[in-house]
Amino acid sequence: MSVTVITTLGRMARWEPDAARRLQQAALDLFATRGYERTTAAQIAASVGLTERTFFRHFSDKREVLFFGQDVFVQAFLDGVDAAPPHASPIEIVTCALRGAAAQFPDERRVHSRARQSVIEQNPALQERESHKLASLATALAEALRARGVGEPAATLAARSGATVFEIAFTQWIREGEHLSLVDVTANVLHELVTLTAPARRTPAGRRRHE
Amino acid sequence: MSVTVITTLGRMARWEPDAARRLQQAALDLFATRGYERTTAAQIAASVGLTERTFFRHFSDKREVLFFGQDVFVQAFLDGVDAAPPHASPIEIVTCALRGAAAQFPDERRVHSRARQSVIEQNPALQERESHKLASLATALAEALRARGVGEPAATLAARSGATVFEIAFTQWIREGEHLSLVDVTANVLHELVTLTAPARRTPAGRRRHE
DNA sequence: TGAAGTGACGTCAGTAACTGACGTCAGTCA
DNA sequence: TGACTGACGTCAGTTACTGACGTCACTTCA
Repeated sequence: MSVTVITTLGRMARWEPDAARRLQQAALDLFATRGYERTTAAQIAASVGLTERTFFRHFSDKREVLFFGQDVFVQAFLDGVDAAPPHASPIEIVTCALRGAAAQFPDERRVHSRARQSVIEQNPALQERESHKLASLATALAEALRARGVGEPAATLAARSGATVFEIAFTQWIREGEHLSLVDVTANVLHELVTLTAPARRTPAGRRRHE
Repeated sequence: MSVTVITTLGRMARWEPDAARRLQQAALDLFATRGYERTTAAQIAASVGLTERTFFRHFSDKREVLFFGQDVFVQAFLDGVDAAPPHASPIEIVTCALRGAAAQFPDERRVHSRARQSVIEQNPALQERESHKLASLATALAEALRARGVGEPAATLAARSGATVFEIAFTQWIREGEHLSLVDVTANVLHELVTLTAPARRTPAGRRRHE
């Protein structure tokens, strides 16, 4: 079967373009309405006029359709590392990376991010994939730190801490009623981490702060 | 089909006992020799005289067979939290938790842990499961901290940091030639984390320490 | 201009990871 | 003794994938 499409320029194209993005959008919609497990890859594909086989040509996994395009976000992290000043300490480098990554999420993306996260939260298989993506991000970050001369285990430690801070900040940023930008939330959480691990002075850091 | 078994007491039993553990051992062996993807659940089951269906009665997943029994390890973490003194700070509580968990791995377990980890490292699907287990551990830890009055995001931050420290320490403990106990390695990595996030004094902490 | 790619898709057949329904039978307990 | 239970087997079915191969609009280059 072939589908002939008239593009905006009036020229003929054999296939409607942007298949991956269309599949992704359809998947998110279907997952949100019918649930992740109750929607098959074939259904997603059919809903945008494609076949199951084509779905799996674009995504290695059924789950992966929800994580399409994360590379640019990881790259923002890495670019942030490169943007850090030459003699910056590991935390300073991570601070730069976090700023770069957080900037990728302007407030307009909140609604979409919230919808996506809500789907993920409702399915263990998707949570698993997300955990792994976060771990991969930390691994990439650690390598970038090592490339800048940071030793082990400092590099891995700093990288994972950065990923953790981002995750917590993101969760908070998505919350209904949150008004701060992701960049600001991230900075706050990072500061919280520093005070948390700082040797105790007089206040028992982090205890009962929100009660 | 039924298999009659003569136990050590000489009495008849319908099934050979300890099916889950036998399946687990067989799975580890087969994964190590033939590879994870090239061994089916049916093969594992057949190798200990059971059927595929029974395999999936014991393990929700093919992957899960490698993570059987982790609950006692998570519990050791939680017990460590309970064992912490009443007014301990979040990091102090986490320190106790780490000690409790690390104590679960005496040096005799090194060889087995190494073999298991080697299988996991060779397969993305297993790595994914491991990432998720670590994340779940952190979630459980965070809840235990919250139950002790630690607020957010301090609880989540401390919990994830603890999980990260454990992971790094475990990786190092497993390495060929490592002679320290897991308890000691864990303490070292935790100390490294504290110095890493400490505001810089004169030495840029963590840089070029291992070169 | 036309012949030889190329890329994005469809079709078909197959494997393996699960799942539900149901049957079996030694051991247990009333 | 008889009802019940728990751990297993059997069978049939669904869905997530994978490999092989065919199709055809579009591109490239002689």
